[in-house]
Amino acid sequence: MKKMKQAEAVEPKRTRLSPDQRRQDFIRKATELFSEEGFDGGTRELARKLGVTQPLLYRYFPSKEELIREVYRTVYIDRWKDSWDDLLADRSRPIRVRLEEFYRDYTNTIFTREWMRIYLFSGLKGFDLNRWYVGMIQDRILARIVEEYRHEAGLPAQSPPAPAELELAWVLHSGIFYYGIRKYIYESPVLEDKERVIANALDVFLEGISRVFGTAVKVRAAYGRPTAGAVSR
Amino acid sequence: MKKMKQAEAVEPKRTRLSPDQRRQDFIRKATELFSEEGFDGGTRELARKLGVTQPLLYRYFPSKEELIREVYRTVYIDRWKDSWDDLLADRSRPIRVRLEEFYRDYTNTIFTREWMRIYLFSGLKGFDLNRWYVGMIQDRILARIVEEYRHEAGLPAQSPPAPAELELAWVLHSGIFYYGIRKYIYESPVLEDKERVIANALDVFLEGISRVFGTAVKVRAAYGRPTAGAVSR
DNA sequence: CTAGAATTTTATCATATGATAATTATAAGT
DNA sequence: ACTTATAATTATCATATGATAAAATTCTAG
Repeated sequence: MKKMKQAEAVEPKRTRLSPDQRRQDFIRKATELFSEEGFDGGTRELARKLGVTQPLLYRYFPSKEELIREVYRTVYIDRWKDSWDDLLADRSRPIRVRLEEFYRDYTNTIFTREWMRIYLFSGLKGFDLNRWYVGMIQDRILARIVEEYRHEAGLPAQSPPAPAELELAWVLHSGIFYYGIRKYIYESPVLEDKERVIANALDVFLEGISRVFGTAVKVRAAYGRPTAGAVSR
Repeated sequence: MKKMKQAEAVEPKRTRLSPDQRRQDFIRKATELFSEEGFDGGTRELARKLGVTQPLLYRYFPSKEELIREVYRTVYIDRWKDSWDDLLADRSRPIRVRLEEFYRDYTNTIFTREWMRIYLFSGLKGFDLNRWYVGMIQDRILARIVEEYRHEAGLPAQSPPAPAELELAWVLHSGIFYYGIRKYIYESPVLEDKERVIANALDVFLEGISRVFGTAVKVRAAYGRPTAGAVSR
């Protein structure tokens, strides 16, 4: 008796999916895997998570490297909202309100274990992606914040903003960002009321720069070049 | 003729070192290697850097895991300065001066590619070390900053500081810390004048909280527990 | 219902990894 | 100079990895 003819739902051994579907499944599960294990997560474990065999991966991606690239794309680029531009530039509302709404939405978007971990993993790998992302933040978020602040405070427009001003905006942004790292990477206890943390940070920042801007903040040095061999290894 | 008897300094094939010396060499080179490659850096490459063979490692460390622990110890614990306690608590000097000096020294200590990268690698590995370190920062640096600020501002002493106050100090601290990440991890261009960046951040922070402290900052929620399974995997 | 294209599997390779046992060479003590 | 303890080596194992080729199964068009 080789086979017990139990009245089981005869699930086919192979689940055959459309190339598009399968490809997306790979990317989705790879995102899960890589966010936990890093990019050294094995292709076999990935296949196991999908319920398929390992060589199948190579029908959809020429190499693991390519799969990683795709994971990047979906995690970063696809989650970036162009609407943030307009939100921050909407001068019909006070900047305080705009900033609060932006950071609420922004942190809701990126404060996940997946996003945070993959971001750091990729940063450590030295891929260009992080430099690109940092550039995006600086050009499309921080520069705009500085600009909008200057406008609301009645200061002369200055474009592009002075490096020292951008660095100040970085302090605010990083302060909020690192809250996510403490919570989702280190899993340290944090004050759970995120909105409150953001609100306080904004209060201090806006109150603070109103005293410092245009006076203490001088352009003391130009932006430097990348510190070492800039491109990935 | 098997050997050319050139008048070479006959360097012995094996360099025999004292156990202590060799052990320290392993740790030092491992720090270099792991900071670049992550903890998946191979034991063979490590041996190559030392000019010895790979199995030798296992005379000094029972496992690679143990070696990693030692690397942690030297990088973090050994670089922590107890003098920071006194520096921050020295009420004969204004807090602005103390903070500037502290952050100058602190960033000089940790703003290196090695320190920063190993810190993030270990954070992603989920080791307790980062939670421990974050606790150190909070208890011995940030709590003290809040305390000292309250004292200088003539506010009533409050011990321990309210969570929301600590979170505000975290924003400042993280803002400065992330400058290092941008520079040494992402290798993005930054405003090279670090002292200026710190000075501006402190100005904004101190000006800002003078408006916000004791009024807007209320204790709205208690510190939460770690978000997920807290211990390393 | 059958043929054929396409998806998925099985089998396998080459290489790299952490770790152990047995052997060899070095430096110190007498 | 000879012995001896031990630092360092060679040889090797078991396992895991990314990747490829060929065989097998599934779905669909006609």
